Amino acid sequence: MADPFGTFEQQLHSALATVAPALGVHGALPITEVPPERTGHLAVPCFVLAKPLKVRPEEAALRLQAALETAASESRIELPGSLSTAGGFLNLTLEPARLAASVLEAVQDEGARYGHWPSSGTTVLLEHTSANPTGPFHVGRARNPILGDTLARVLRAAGDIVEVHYWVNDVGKQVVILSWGVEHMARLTPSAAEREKPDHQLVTYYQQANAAMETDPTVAAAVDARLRALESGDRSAREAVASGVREMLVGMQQTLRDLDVTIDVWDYESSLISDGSTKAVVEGLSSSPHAGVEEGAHFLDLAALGLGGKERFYFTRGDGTSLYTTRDVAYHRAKARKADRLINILGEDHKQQAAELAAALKVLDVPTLPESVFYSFVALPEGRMSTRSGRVVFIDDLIEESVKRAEAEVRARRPELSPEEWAKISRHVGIGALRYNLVRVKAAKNITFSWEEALSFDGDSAPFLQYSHARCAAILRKAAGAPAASSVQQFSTLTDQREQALLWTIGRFPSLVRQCATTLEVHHLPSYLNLVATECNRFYEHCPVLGAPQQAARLSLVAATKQTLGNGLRLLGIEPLEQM
RNA sequence: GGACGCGUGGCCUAACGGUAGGGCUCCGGUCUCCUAAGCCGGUGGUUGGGGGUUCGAAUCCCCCCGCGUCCGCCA
Repeated sequence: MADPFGTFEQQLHSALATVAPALGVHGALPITEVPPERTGHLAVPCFVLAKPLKVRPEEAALRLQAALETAASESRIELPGSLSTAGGFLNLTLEPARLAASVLEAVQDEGARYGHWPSSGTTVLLEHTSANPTGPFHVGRARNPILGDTLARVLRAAGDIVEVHYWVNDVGKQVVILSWGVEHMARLTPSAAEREKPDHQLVTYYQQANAAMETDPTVAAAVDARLRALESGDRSAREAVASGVREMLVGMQQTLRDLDVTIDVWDYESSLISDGSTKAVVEGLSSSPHAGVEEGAHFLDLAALGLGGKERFYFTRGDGTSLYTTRDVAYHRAKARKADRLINILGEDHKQQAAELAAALKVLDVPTLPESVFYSFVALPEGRMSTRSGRVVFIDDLIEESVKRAEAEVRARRPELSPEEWAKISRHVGIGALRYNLVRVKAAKNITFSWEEALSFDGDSAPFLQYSHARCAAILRKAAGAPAASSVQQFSTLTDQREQALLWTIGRFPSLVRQCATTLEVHHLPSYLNLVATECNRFYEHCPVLGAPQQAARLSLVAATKQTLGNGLRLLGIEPLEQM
């Protein structure tokens, strides 16, 4: 496992630890990267040193520098570069050849594994998306599958053993309405849907059934009757509902495939009723000292459990039947038995519910509580998306439009390519652009949808990264197997500021991956890769490779850059392209 | 009304408590040379407002304002 950044950081850490006692410093000094200006690679703030030493921060930095340099000259520590001070900071600038060798050897050794950590042994059950099977995915909640799928990839890279689950809501009123609509409306009118996909076909029946229910009491009665039949275990009701859900999921799964989102396991809510686990939850919660009953309905006293806001968490109706929340508790209790860690990707509308769920799980002494990643909705300028009001943008439409625009670009730029190549490139560019745009912003941030932004192909975008990757590929193709650098002496020719900047950035990839996994924040990844691509383009512009005296070393750098961009893009679920 | 989250140049956005970086737009350069979806330069900021903690606050605490979400024996 190679981690150039971590290795250099460790060296500096241990050097500081060796020298600290002589300076009268107790705890370890913090180390921070220095992004702006070219003051160095690693910085040590010396402000905390100033007080005990009774000197100004600048002076403290100078003393620390002197102590380190003395120790280095006496071979008590090893410094991988040179020291300088600026303000109250002590800066370490890595020795260029050392940086180049460390980074390039790491990438050469690990290839497609660069940035991936050894197994942690931790099993993670990651649940995401879990949208109700009542209609096509719309953009409002589109961050869910993208965040979830990206996080799954990142956690795996960080060494976790991840299983991705989707919880299908196949009980309750909504799916009953769907099944009723499919049976009764489909016969009457042809679907108004523009797409052949089953989810688009079926949602029209669902909408018609909803409308019919409002105007026709007999429809509402029929739906209620079926709901009761379903809950009492009636076989034909169950089959009718299951068939509607099945067909709807066929269409929804196609969209996930289009986005390159992978679900490992499909869990069905109905199974939690049939296997008795929901009933067990009711019994378990009822016996809690915090449980109460009112008119037959059971609840937990949330205030007594230390939760503000809502007073009661109901887990049965007055007639004793279970609620969605009850099944949610049963589901998480079951999941907790299957993994060391549970992670859920949830819309911000689930925040309160997640807290109540956790409280209920604690009452049941479930040892593993779910960790939640909340995201804000993608709204339209005129407000929140809603399928019923027709104020929606479907993900399928967004994909189609994005790929279409990408194809227009590719055809214009690369008229010599074949139609097959056009199709392949535009598909990966179009879908990549969408995925990128949905993960580049911190999950908690509100997003207002705009076609212009969603379909941006330049600047901070997937095509920008893919383009840099393709440029690297072009150079390597033309080099046609010319030897790459392998000796430190060759690496030492990479002294240009763009080369050094690129090397340093590439060397931070493994630690960046781990940071994303630790914080469960994937937006750092696009931000980082954008920096790699930017520095790659600067290098490309100012440092000719083919035919240059330092060709071998530069080829190594190009290969390492391509590898890092490619590995990073794959973590984002975006296809790295050899040409575009 | 209460709870949780968000508020960074015209627009979008990043930043373990450590010198506010990017992108889009706009203006000016740049393809006989490895792909110009690029590169180089420029305009534009008292990080919603006010207090506090700290050597140091976009970041932590308090108050206010604006936006989002939730507050069902629905899912």
